[in-house]
Amino acid sequence: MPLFPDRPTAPVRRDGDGPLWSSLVTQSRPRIIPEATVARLAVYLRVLAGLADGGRTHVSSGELASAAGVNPAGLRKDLSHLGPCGVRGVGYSVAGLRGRLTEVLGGEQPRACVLVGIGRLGSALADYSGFASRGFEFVGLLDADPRRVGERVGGLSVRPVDDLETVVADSQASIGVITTPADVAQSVCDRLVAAGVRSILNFAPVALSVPAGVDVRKVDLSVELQVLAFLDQQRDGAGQLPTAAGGAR
Amino acid sequence: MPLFPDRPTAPVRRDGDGPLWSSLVTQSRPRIIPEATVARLAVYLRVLAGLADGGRTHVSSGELASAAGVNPAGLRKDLSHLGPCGVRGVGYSVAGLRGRLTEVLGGEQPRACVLVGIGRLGSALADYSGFASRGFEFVGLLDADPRRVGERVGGLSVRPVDDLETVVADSQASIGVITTPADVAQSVCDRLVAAGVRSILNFAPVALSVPAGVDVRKVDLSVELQVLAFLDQQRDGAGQLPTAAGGAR
DNA sequence: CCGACTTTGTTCAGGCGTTCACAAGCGGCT
DNA sequence: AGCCGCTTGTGAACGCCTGAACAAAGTCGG
Repeated sequence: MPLFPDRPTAPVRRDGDGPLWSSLVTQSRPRIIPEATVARLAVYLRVLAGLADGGRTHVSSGELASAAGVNPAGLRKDLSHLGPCGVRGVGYSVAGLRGRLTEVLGGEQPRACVLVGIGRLGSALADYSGFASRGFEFVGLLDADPRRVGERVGGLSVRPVDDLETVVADSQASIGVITTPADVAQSVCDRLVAAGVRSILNFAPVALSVPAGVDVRKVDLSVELQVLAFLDQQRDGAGQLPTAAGGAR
Repeated sequence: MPLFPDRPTAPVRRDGDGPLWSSLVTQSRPRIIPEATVARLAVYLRVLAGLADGGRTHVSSGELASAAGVNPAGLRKDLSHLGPCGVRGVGYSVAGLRGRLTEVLGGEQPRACVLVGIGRLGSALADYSGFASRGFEFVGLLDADPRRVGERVGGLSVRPVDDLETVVADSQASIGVITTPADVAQSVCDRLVAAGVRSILNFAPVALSVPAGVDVRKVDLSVELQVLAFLDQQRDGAGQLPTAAGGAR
């Protein structure tokens, strides 16, 4: 039972038992990948996609790190969790590393997602092309408001929230996205979990309670703005020297 | 120059020089508040607002922590950065703590925000009531698409992106929100910074480069989904015992 | 007025993540 | 074929953040 679930820090257990990499290059099984590293791997994957589109065949850790906004040494350490995937003196093969990351992150096969709460934010997510291109497919859009039911959003038509269990069962959806008002988020979450969903992305401003074995990630837009406001106030109240503060590259 | 800007970990310098709390209760100046703590303080503030609406006058750390989804000890530690604001044996005054948090987080006076990129996500943010109620006011909605200019979203009409400098200067906006496509995000960011914006919330899937003294927070929706996909795959590939994995409450 | 219970605030220890610095390995050039 | 330079991968140290236990303090009851 993590005590600060908002900012997950616990490392992640993976299967595999070998103290060393599997002798076969494919199907090697690292044992633990920190969750912070996983998030960055997803960023590297996107950068690599852009590089591949540009016709690049090789990248150095420095260049990749610069594009991703991280430290080169940190990038190499992140990649070391996947086993050796670069060539010393040369760099990383764009195609090779891209494939390896896709494999590790589970992007080989498309994952079915259901989205509950088709307000403006929900509509925006349903329509976001960045998901489909990364192997995520929305198979159900649900809303409690009868006026929204039947609307077509991003190629799907909105269904009543009562169909939740049916949709999840039929599509074998493994990821649920909650963009409902806060007061109904927990009940929606409970129904998703009961229906078999084990990964939930929550945009509602509440802390969801889920049983063990279910993962929740929370995106809280108000919190992001408020952190910025705090930093703002801090700057205003502190010394007026802009050179003293450290900033991102 | 933080090397892993995505998950900020560096503590935050505040002004003030006294080794102890200021003798006056008001205007006390803690010296350092970790950024992770600031993010949680915003969550506590929201929970307190709900409690106040419910008519509650006092809360214990345990109850507040439960509602926020964190450990009671951690919550008390977070609050200790603000100086003593509870009563031993009783708990925290809802109104008092709420006021203190509002003060520390800079919510006393409304902050002007400009939003660039009025697509579906931008429209959703412009219309989100959760911002206005927390002291954030959008004073400018900008888009490069002439067809969107003039649209009314959330009480404002969309203006051409060429007005960016004018809008920022007139409104003295301190926060900029970028919801543009990735390829123009950096140029929009540069213009915002040049116009005087020092805090940026970036939804575009790129690492923005900003000079020192400017803070950037990034929200990457694809990354969130991909982390969930990884956890999913991990569960599927690993042992089938759901009791073995630890889950959030 | 005194005692005991409740709850805060603080201190200590542990774990994780980040960072730096060095050795190992590979390609290209002479 | 041998040497040089470049890049990866790894090992160790540092620091922050998290988690739990203890003491201080205030209130309620007798």
